[in-house]
Amino acid sequence: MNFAGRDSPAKPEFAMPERSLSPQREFGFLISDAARLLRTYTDQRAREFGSTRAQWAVLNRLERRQGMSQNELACMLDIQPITLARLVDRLCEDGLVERRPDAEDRRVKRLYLTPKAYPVLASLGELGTEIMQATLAGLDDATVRALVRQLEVVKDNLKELLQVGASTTPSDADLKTGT
Amino acid sequence: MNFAGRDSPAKPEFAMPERSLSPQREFGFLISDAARLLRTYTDQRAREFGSTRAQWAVLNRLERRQGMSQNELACMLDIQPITLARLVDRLCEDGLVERRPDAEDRRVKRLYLTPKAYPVLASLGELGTEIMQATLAGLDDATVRALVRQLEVVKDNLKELLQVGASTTPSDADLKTGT
DNA sequence: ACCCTATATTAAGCAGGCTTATGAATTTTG
DNA sequence: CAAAATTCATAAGCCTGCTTAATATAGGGT
Repeated sequence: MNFAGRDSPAKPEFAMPERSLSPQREFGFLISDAARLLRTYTDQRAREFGSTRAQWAVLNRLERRQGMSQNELACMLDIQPITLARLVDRLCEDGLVERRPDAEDRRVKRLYLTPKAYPVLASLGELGTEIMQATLAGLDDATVRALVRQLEVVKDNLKELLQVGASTTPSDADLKTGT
Repeated sequence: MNFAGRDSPAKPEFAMPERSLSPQREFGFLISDAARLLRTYTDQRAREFGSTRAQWAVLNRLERRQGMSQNELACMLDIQPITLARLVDRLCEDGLVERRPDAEDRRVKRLYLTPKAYPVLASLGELGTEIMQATLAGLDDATVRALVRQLEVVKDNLKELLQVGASTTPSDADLKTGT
């Protein structure tokens, strides 16, 4: 275990010990890989509609409820406001989304779909169904539902971890930037 | 589909109709979200070791087998060679990895860990165990193992889809390197 | 030998995630 | 009411993925 500091064996080409990770560690690498591949594939396919997976998620949310502030929507998508702002920049340029000022608070901008967005959403919806069917080939419905429940647990755990880390900012938070 | 142009009520804060997606579609969004949160959290935590999740994955592979070409390693990690090249750039700058020329083919560069890499790997290993335990809190061992099996199916499906789509790259270089 | 194709690496440039910081506006507090 | 704190949006800059294309080398066919 504590091979730290040892010099490298350098060339065990003959064999691959492949010390297997714990299932927990394995899950970490797997979920990252699977999500990245899904993103790449979805982006490839969505390009013919001039969209991407991330933009699609934004449109998807707006389809269900328009008029949210950028902050609200970012919260809902679990991304940072600045990340959403740049996505919305592009969606506005493409004429799919509109920023409107709030009547009561001049800081906030509320988001609305333009008519142009609806056909795009329809196309992306079909594409999504097709992609996910191919992605989940070999897993029956009950399995997928169980998967969804378990991933929700994972996501909630992670949101918790990130929130705790953000608020407490333990002692050595600024040992890099000096400030 | 022609509800375009209708104005939104703008503030139905009381309720969220939330027309539910199919479990398949839901899985798509969930796995992306969970993986992104995991990456963000891992990057946050790994920063104190001056590393990131992606760099860590590279070191991890090299720990098991040094002397691979960049191409081989990229294949193994399921990323594009250029993506790996830039990761390796930074790892070399940090003095954790070394590029050595191949004796027989002057195009290829083979990758080796430096002694400095081993303590970092040890620290990251502990961190990984801690993070994944927190991430998977509430899911028992059998469930995690099942998850791993199912995610492997998903990953294989996606690799297939991406390979088929890449018409110009039929390179089925089968490195039988194990994992 | 020579050309032609294939392969390994890298460059250029975009997307989307983050952190950190800033300007404007609102809200809270003294 | 004025000053301070908070909040919304966004700018700047980094990392990691991708695509597309450039470069250098290897190798085969004639």
